[in-house]
Amino acid sequence: MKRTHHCGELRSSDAGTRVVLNGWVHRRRDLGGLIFIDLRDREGITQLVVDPAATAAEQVNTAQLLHDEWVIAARGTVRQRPGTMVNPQLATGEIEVVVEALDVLNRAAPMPFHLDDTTVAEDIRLRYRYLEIRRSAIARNLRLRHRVAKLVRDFLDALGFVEIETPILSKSTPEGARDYLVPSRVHPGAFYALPQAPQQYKQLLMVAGIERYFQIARCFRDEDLRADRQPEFTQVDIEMSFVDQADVLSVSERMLAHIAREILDVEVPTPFPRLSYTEAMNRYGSDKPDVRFGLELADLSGALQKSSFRVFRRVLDTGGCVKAISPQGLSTASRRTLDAWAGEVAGFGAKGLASLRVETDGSVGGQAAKFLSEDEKRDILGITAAAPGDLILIVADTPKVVHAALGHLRRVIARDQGLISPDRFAFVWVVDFPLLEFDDENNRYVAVHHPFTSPRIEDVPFLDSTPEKVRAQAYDVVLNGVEIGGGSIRIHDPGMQARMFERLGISAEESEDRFGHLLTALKLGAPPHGGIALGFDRLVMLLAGAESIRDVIAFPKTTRAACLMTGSPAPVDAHQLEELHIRCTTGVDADSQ
RNA sequence: GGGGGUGUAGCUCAAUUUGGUUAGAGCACCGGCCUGUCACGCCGGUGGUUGCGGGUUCGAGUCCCGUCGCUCCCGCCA
Repeated sequence: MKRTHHCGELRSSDAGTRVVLNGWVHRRRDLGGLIFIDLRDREGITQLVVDPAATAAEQVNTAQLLHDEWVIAARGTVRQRPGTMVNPQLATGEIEVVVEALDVLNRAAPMPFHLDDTTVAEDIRLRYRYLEIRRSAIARNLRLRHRVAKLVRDFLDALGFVEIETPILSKSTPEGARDYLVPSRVHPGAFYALPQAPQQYKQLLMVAGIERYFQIARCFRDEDLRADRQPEFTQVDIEMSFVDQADVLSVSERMLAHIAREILDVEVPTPFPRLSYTEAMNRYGSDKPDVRFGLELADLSGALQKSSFRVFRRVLDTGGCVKAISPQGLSTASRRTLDAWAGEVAGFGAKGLASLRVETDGSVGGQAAKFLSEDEKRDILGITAAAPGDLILIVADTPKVVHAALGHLRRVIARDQGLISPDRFAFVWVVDFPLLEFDDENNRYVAVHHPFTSPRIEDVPFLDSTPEKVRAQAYDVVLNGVEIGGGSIRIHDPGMQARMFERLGISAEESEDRFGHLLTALKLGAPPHGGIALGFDRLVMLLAGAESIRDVIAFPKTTRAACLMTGSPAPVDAHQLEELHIRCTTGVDADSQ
């Protein structure tokens, strides 16, 4: 029985048509004589009626055997339902199919969990991921993901971009995230690395004269997971020749606005707002600010420079800062709420959360008021622009801790107070990132973005004297407080690239060993170039309104980087290890060796 | 590596507060009844290593120690 229609498409205008439907038994209601079957396929649900008056006895017997999720084919005639029996909950609710023949294509054992129950423990759903996809929002997300991928391809194709695949078996580089390694059988003791990004390949494609490249590329990073981080994830990787930063930003934001328009029917104005890294940190305490709401940070350091409050004074005397956010109308927040917020900031290293209340008469009360002079209180009111009824929450610490703590707290309060309208999509560019930062642990400078990022030309003179002041031609695109992409204009001058490696403390020998192919290529006619990589999973997650990128990935891994469905990773035969010249020192294999 | 949440029947939960009879309910499953249901209904039944290991106790799902899974966050993620 070949299917003629999907389960979501029949309407009363189809009454009288003979149809064949295929699908899964969504639900069976056996009334003794009459049997109703909700038949489901990926497009919808249609009610079948097995009526002894219209259906052969043998087929009725078959219908009595059916259980949830059996796979069947049914032939019958579409019939308009009598008025009182129309089901307005169902797109096909005005009709039903009177069954004349029924084939069981496959039986199904009882389901291990209720497929419609969204509260089922995640490990059980992951073990039977195909069942979760069958009925949950995941299938809808995967189809959305497909549409976004197609929009990306069509958009970039129209602009002359060429989609090119780059190797998955790649080479380990010393900078960046921990690599996934693949042992080589034919080169004992040597390893491939899975790419953290196709970074070097795409630069080499620019040297190759491709000019406009893109790839929907799988990337691998062996770091600990989060709701928005998987060990393998997908980037929309883009690189262009003969461009400057403005060109890359323009192509990127036009593509993102196009996607928002097509997927969400939302018109996002371009160009997106630009914020410098410094401004983002100062105003939002984050390099990926959620700009859907205010609650910006106010700097109280100047006003409290001479404060007699020892907590603030000590921080300011040792190079720290004191900043505040002032949520409106929360002056009556309970002690319990304040404690909960103090707990939130404690996770970022803040030792406390001081609070002030602006009373209805404009006076300043609250837990920290007694430590402050009248002048200081007046200055704080001026800087924060807090009004009667507002609350002022203050953190004093190193800038890093203050920004992290208040940056987090403003998001928590905005979410709890409903300050975020769910249908807003606020894109923002963060630009002028520092090129380098000092790594205390290794006692050297490391690249904030990556070692191929070009400094701003006017800052190059400071590369040796004050490296942390050099700004990069690097940019991140942020959507609703989630970093969805980043890129840079690359170094195309071999001398500058060598100087960067030197600045990063990578010796000439090591840079030749690790990046020799790139340095050589830069000497052989490399055009100026730059690009961007968009986090495809995160983008689709936000478009889908999902809370984790697991919800937009067909077969995701757990926070321990395991696949509960297939059981990967798993031990392998001693024979396989031997071929690969590998011996395990710990773990499940070690004992047998 | 660190902190939080969580784990009782195939699934979702109750019993844990204050240790005390045979660990209950709904759904699923099995058997029976039912011709207009759409979460169909009604009657009956099966089903438990309370994640795992150890300890305290006359007695542990409940208290203690360890450990494992899932999850959220910090570190980490050029």
